[in-house]
Amino acid sequence: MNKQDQNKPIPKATAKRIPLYFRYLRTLQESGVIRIKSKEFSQMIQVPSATIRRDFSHFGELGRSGYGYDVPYLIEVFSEILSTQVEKRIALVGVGNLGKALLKNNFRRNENLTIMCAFDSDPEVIGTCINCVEIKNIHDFSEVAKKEGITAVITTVPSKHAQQAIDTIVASGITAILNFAPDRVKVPEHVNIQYIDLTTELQTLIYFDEHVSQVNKLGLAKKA
Amino acid sequence: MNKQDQNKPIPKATAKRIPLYFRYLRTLQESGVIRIKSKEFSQMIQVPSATIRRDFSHFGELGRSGYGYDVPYLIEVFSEILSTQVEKRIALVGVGNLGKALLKNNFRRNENLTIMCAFDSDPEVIGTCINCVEIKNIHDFSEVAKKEGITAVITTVPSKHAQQAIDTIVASGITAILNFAPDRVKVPEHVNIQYIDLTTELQTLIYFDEHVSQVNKLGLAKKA
DNA sequence: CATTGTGAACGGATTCACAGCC
DNA sequence: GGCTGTGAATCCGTTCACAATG
Repeated sequence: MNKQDQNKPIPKATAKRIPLYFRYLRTLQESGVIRIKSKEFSQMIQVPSATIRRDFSHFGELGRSGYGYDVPYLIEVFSEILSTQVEKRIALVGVGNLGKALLKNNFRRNENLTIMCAFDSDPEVIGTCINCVEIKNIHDFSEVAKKEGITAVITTVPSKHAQQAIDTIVASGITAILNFAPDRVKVPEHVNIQYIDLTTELQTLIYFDEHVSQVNKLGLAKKA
Repeated sequence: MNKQDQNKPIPKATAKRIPLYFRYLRTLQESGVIRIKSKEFSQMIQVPSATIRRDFSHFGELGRSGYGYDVPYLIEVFSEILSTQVEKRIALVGVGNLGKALLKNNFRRNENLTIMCAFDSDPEVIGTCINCVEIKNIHDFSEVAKKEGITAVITTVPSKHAQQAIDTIVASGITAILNFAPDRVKVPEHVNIQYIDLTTELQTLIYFDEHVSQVNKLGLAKKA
């Protein structure tokens, strides 16, 4: 039905921008905006207009020449791409400071992502509830995850025990993992694992700030 | 002294891997490993050996043919690149669930990153302490940030107030910002802003899992 | 002899620039 | 006229493969 079903695979870089597109399109709709041009959208989300057009083109001819794009229609398309009709049921493994914070937030707005269940190995926290989610024993992961129909897992387990926790998760058949521990873990080829590491992000940011864009800082007034 | 000071700029992609390299080199050193070959290192950090050699080469001829790399020397070099001798003083703006969690963790080990001060606009939390850090009023940001010698700022302010908070931060002369709110904010050209958005990360991960690597899942047994 | 450092080939993503279309 | 969709050019990073080197 859509292009990505038929033939060409969506470029990775494009795929990464889809959630951004989707969120802003919804914001536009809430503001009553009914049509948008790639140039306008570009300013809003700070992605070059050519990139936006190229990205959109992968999903068919979504726009109209001399007019722009129809916002409700785009939302329909991207909603299907992200399959936002289907609730994505998430499990959280590791209920420390960060895990607790994620549980309390339990996802902004209605992106249809929900943390259904949480796990830890610490008897102190097992059995307690946070934001109406009961913390279960990691040993019961597989059973509970199956019952709850879990799609993806977030892990906030400290590096030392991350591999062990992730082995358990992988053994249960889960193939999508978002890992907040910085150390690389071994997973089978078919498992998708994504790392988020605050320390690394900060160090990289500071490195850029000190080295890469030093030039701009000295010659402050450019065309800004 | 080093190559990056003299002439060629370090590729962005390389720069992003530096913190990863550094962390693993330290792990090696702690285990008493004194030399490492690019192939071995590759297996450990899951980055191709050719990429590692290429990356390293940007900082000079760090290795020896037929031998490998000297771990202590590499650490010395990368330590200087990341200037880890100098303590990086961080400010946190927005002390909600996530902000609190970050304050409680206040950075793993001795990467020489420290959250020195935290800010919010909620009178309920202003004046309270978390992990020995007193929460200050955002109105005093500029003054405090200068006094504390802040290098970079982490913001966990909700989207609605993110722009305003970041304007305050930018006005104080800060040029490195790590923003957990997903909406794009306007900043002057010389300011480096990095976004971390959990929802986007998860959606992208699930999208890949469902679409991009579908093929692998069906033909499970490859050469693994 | 084993491994680095690197030219050269490759491939993916971005950007340009414009033909085609509304 | 104004904007999309897209060939073509370009940029950037990765990978290959091997000459140089201790």
